[in-house]
Amino acid sequence: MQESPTPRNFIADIVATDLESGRHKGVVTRFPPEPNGYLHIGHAKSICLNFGLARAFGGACHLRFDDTNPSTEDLEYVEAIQRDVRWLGFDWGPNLFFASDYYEALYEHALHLIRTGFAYVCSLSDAGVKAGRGSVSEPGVDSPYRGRSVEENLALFERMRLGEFEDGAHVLRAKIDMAAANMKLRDPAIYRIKHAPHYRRGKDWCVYPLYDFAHCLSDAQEGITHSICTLEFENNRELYDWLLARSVVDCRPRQFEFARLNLTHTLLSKRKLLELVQQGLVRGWDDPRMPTIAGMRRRGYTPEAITAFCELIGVAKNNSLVDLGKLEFCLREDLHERAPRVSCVFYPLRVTLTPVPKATTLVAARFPDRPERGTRLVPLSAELFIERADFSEAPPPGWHRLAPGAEVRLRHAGLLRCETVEKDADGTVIALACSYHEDDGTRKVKGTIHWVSAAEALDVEVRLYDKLFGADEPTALDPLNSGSLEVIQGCKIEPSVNGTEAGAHFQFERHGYFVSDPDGTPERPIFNRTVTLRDGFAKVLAAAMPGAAATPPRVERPRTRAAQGQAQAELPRSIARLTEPARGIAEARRARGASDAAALVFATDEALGQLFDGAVELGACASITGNLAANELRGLLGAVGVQGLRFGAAELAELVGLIDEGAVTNTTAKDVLAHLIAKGGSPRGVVEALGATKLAHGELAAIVSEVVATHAAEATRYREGKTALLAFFVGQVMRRTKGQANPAELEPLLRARLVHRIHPIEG
RNA sequence: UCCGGUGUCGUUCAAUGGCAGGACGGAGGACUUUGAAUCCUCUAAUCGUGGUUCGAAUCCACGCACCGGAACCA
Repeated sequence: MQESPTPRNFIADIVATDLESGRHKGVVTRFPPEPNGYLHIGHAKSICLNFGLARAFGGACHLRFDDTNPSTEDLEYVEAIQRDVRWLGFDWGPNLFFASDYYEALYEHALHLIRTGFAYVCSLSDAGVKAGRGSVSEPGVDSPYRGRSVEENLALFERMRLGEFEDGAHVLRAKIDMAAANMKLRDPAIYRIKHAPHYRRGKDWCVYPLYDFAHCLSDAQEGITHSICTLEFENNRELYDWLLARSVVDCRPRQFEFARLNLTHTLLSKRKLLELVQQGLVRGWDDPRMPTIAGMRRRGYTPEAITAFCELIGVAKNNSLVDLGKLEFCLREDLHERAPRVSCVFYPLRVTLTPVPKATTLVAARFPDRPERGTRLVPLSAELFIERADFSEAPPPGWHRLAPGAEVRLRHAGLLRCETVEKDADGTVIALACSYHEDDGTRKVKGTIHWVSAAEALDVEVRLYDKLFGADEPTALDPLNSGSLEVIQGCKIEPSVNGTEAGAHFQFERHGYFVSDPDGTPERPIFNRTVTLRDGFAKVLAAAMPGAAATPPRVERPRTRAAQGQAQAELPRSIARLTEPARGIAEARRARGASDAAALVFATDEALGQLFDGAVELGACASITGNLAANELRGLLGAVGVQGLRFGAAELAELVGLIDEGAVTNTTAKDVLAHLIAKGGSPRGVVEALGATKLAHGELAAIVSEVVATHAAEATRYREGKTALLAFFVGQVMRRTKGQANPAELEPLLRARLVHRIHPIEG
């Protein structure tokens, strides 16, 4: 197994930054499944991310069961999930946790929230709560129970726990804001009454915490540093932070979201997969057609293939739909190294050889391109089976296989020519009589076919699997692919596989990768097709014969990034569109000398506008000030906001003055701005401290020469015509001079220096 | 409609103001006792419009498209 490299994705970057800055001493992540179903390939992505991060940064990843809903959870799932995570190659060590072990502590946290006035018992019905929540565009209304006293809430919550009420009679709600734009903050329920036995806690409890409440506190309890979840929880983050801020906890985990996996032709929803199982549409959670880890394992996937896939697809916040072909690529890549080759004929056609081959046993490599990895014995005789599909009486153009009078190579054996074709009364080919020659290496034969010796061949069952859904993006409503399972009895396989235990991988040459299924026995194995080999001939065939589309035409999904954006507003028009007072303000600042774009910004950001006004009144050039404030300053501001600024109009005016008189470059000005925001001070002072006045011409020329000399290869490519590299050189010089080079001087200088070399001194 | 998020080759992920790059796919070729594998070559993208800047995928503005959010599920 290869060493896992440090993952490169935006979350790994955050972790690395947090470690460097000392924000955290170590990383602790967690994989938090709810034990209400089996893990699938989408979970594998999350497992690889969480455990991979811990592994890469020398931290820990906890396995925590988020079991807060007794009515859907089960021990069977707990066991299956542990089995699957372990099989994928990850180890949680001693860090196995259950939210259900935290019920007591969680209850205390709830009491604390009530005592501090941040939670109340609401006695509205389910429907009543819903009605009061409002809608995405309308605020909700306060529950009539929102004003209950702490004492009353405490007493009621205690009685809830004691089991004095029916399910749904009361619910504990966080007291936040019924008008919040984020609906997750409209007094969410955090505890509900549920008279249901829990698979681990039995009848200990009849109130259970809800996800948002239990999750953040469980994270804090375990000292999680980075709580990584999928995009649909983005709106929950505010609630996550709200709850932790009001609870007594030792640490403050932060939540980060990434895009969950979507795979073409694959259903990745635990709920819908459960339906397939319950309706008997598949054989179970581990049906080899299922995208569950258990199903994939039985199908013949390897942990290495799955983790390589997760590495390949990366981690981002982009909603994406990954082509199933990528998974298959990783699978084939791994199996190519792992699966010894054997010969298996699915639909046998009898062939008799004359003369009878002299050799009765051949020695064939298990891995033909890696002979050192061993051999197997293959019997040879005058009676063989070959694949029916490898013979054609009327071969299409480009056919390399057997046909009347044609010659092919028998894999590992000699050459074969079809002499006569034997048919039954219906005209079906039932046998072939062929002449046999040892291979003297003089003849070039295009095709090679696989075969087995008839007498020694084993009869086996082979199960061919295909996609469960034909649709690119299936929903549960889509019909199952009727050809997703094909069972072939009476396949003929070489005897070397006798004694194979379940779970052994093979490549059936020219067919694909197969794995022995637990339904079989060592004496009578059953094989599942894991994945076919890439089939170049199928493409040739499809191209040659238009009607026979081997691959169905790809359905284009509606392009998300489709560029039909028009109706763009020109700036003056945007100003015109503003409300009357705002337009007046914008116009006034435009009149004062701000550009259209800047004026528009100042119309919506009054604080920034006033900063602009102040600087201009102090005599700063209006256009420079406007652009600097609206474009550069605004970008640097971030969460600080104009109010939080450590400098005012005077400093801005001073900086603009420096630009205006040519003392500093624009790049430097931006650096100064960043400096002022972070530390305050005066522009002149910062410029001095940075030593950032514009470079003298002589100095610049020297640096240009140096840069060109140290990048000789790029200079050559530039002279050869890659003129885009001029930007590269400008960049190098700018970097070297920390942005103090005068751009107006730099470019001609650089151009001259670069060309100069091509015509070395003429005289 | 409100809030949050996302837009880069056909797909997926990079580029953290300085040469738009990798992988998968596709096309072509070499090699081949698996029409496999391997090797080589090619293909092809910054959602739109303005602005700032010597320089913009990246910063600013205005738009557009798509995804998520109104469970006593997670």
